[in-house]
Amino acid sequence: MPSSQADRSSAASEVEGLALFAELSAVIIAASVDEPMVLVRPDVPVDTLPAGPLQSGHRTLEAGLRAWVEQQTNLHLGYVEQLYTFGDTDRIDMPGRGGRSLSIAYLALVRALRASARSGARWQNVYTYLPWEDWRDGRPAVLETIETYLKTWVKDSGDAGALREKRAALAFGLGTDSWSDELVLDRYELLYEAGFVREARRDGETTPLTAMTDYPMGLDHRRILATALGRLRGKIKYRPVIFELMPESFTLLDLQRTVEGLSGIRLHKQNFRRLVETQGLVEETGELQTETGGRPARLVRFRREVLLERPSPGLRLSSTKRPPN
Amino acid sequence: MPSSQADRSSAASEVEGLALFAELSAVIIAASVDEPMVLVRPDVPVDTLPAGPLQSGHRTLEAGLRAWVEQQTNLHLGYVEQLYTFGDTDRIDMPGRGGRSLSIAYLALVRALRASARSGARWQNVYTYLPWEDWRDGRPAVLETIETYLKTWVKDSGDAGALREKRAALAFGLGTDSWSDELVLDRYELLYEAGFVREARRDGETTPLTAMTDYPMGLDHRRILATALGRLRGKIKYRPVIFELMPESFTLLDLQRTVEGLSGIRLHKQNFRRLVETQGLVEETGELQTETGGRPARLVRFRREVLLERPSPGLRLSSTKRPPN
DNA sequence: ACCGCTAATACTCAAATTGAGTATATTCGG
DNA sequence: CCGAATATACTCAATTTGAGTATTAGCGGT
Repeated sequence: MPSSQADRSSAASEVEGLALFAELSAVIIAASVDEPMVLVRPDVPVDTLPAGPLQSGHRTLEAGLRAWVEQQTNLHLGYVEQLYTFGDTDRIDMPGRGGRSLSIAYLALVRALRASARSGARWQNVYTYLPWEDWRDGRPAVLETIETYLKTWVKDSGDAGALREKRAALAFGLGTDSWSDELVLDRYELLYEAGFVREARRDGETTPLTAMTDYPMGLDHRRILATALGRLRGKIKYRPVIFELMPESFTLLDLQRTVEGLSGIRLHKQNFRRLVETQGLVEETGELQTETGGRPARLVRFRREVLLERPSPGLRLSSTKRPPN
Repeated sequence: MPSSQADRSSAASEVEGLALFAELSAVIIAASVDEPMVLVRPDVPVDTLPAGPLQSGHRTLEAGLRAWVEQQTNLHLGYVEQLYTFGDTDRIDMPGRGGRSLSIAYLALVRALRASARSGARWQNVYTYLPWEDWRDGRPAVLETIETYLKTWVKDSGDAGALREKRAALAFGLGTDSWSDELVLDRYELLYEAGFVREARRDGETTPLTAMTDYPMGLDHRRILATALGRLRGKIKYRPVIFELMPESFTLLDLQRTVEGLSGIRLHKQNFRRLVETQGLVEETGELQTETGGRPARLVRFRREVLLERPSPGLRLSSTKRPPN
């Protein structure tokens, strides 16, 4: 389609000299029964996500990502989905490097925690980096600090104050007793804007979080992680992606704990099972898991057929206030 | 964070010579009351989406996109969201051009249909390019052809046949009488794989669609459009994005028709209003619209405050079988 | 002034889904 | 054989849906 390229080519030539650099980065999530884990490469002074530059040999972006991850961590990825492409000059570009960087981020889900020694990648609890997101044992303590901090931020902002206040109230459920598990990115963005997270500071200035054993991440990586967690929390509600994290067979409680870990909230046990069963998401293996401490649990497996039956068989979560499970 | 860059830099240098070219492209949607429209540039022999290369002057990707669109179409964008980054070598790269192309696609929603003459962009009905997606007047006729075509494709595929059959059945609701409005991309991908759409053919080979006044789009643009439509159809169900397309004041039926246009299905009128009202999405302006043909309709406006009240006030659509609205 | 057309708006009702429990069944370790 | 601990089953009221029917208000004629 040559003629359609006419004006584009000329426009392109204006920037033909622009050195463009595209990085493929991966948020790789796995789940021990109780904690969601992310694979990181411990660099000094910060942790970074597995990543590598797009190369001409990569037929597709996803293939390129898989290749890098396999090379860096010796891990073969199953489920992969594109997350977002980051490209703000002030947050992505490395100082000293000419040209322009793009970061194409992917979310990957894997079953086991076979972290590989090659390059020393290791699994870290997701909530290490986003400690305010875990409400399974009640309101996280950091939120006290955050709330105080945000209040100052709202006060110090004159006219914009009213809007900031509402945004903060909505994202963090201030005032109300409600918490939206999916607003991960909104919360991160607020904390970034407010200068609460370390990467929002140009200088080495400390922030309240620094004092609280903050685990910083390189470049935009905490933002990418927040994007991934928010997306995943949303997706488990209408697609059976959670099973990408489960072993071949598991108990319904294992499943519930995994979902709770990712969502950061507790669920109503009886209703959770009802949901899983009526949706036909699992089938019995016939075996029992006896190390439960009580009555043995049936082992089940994911019914892959549902993928070809209904279009959106997810797990609409019904949360519970008290945890009397 | 210099040390964290160590191995990355070396990897990068392997491809420092790779000429990377990033294009920002926009699916700009507007809505006349009855039809969803997309802004295209009529190139010969195909239509293309507004697009331009990422330049060093662009502080953010979104800013770059806005700049290109303003320059090419004289249109100022309001709501903009990133859609997807395409980069498969065989679908994106332009023959004859060395190096590698990325296409970072955005979805934009605008209120009016002020197409601009600059560069001759014009509004086209979205269903011109995806005619099988519009079920408002019953099952679209093209689906007969598609069904026949897909059956042959399934037959000609040996072992993979069973899977293909199920995929097709799920995406197009074959066998059942159900239709999932959000599976736009799945359907497009199937038609692409099956060689039904023109752009799937390397040579000038015709396809059944060619014969049926197909309006082809350049490069990957029909795929991008499908991505956009699917995303939008999903999003109106849990975010009040539809109001980005509505004028300042409108009637509830206007709103319903607009939603129907985008979703491609008919809705139950009474329940639609109930939903809009109980969600508190609109407020009365006090005025009436008298050119209705019957009882005058109240004019309402979007209650922007909801954005700061509830986290996901969308329009869960309840479809209807017959259109006795 | 009133009729009938048309569409807006109001109200109804059964079915399905949800939220929150209580009740019963099975193991295990003494 | 008891009690602790869990799994699994069943219940029930409150909402939320899906699908209608009923009523209201202008308009264009006569």
